[in-house]
Amino acid sequence: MTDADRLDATFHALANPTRRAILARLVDGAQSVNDLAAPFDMSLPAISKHIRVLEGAGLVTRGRDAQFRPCALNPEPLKEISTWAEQYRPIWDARFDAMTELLETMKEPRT
Amino acid sequence: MTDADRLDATFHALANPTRRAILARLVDGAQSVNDLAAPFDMSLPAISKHIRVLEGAGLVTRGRDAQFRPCALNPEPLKEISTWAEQYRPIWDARFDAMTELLETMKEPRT
DNA sequence: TGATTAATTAACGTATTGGTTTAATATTGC
DNA sequence: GCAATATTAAACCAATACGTTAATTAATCA
Repeated sequence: MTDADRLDATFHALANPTRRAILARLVDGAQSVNDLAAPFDMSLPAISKHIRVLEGAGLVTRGRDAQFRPCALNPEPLKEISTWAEQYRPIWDARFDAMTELLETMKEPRT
Repeated sequence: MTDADRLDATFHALANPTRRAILARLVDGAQSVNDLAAPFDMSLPAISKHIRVLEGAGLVTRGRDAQFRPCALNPEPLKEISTWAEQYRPIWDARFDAMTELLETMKEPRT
């Protein structure tokens, strides 16, 4: 998979509030599919599919523990998209500086 | 629009290589739709739609200059997703530490 | 073996995506 | 007004997304 494909998959996986909520819950540690599904008003197969999408993006890894297929968070792709976004930091910093300057200008008493 | 909706729109907009390429080109400054479309092997309406998606996510703003509708990059949503991803930094840092520790262990001569 | 629990697969419906081509709109400049 | 240029809208199509319910597989345990 190319870098671009990986970004496609990661951004797509994150473009859904249910999937982001699943990731957030995995911060507390690995969980079964049933446990992950509990807070959502959605069928189990729907959650199962969301997990599959997360897994496809490498955001979730899975194990086996008896009947359970515990899901764990893999933060690596998050690191990648953070790095990707940070490429643009010079631009948003520049814009912030411009805004600061504008605000400073506005504060000055009119002559 | 809620924070979640905004993240949905931004992540969705970024989940496409053509749209990410358009953003990258806008780093050099505002450009017309035709100029933006030039490097892509794709019809003009297709590019126009991609721009609309970026605009919907607030990643692109548009002006008017004669017949042209110049597109400019708005980095604000990128800042937001960067902030969102950074929430997970403690986790990937922790994992890095664990990896470092593991590598150190492996370096040690076997007794 | 058979019942129970966990999770996935299959089949389906509807909405959205991402592309096309053709037609329409907006603005400029002669 | 009319031609040229820039852009969008309309209509269409195939593929994917996201949800459902019912059926199936996998593993445990009595």
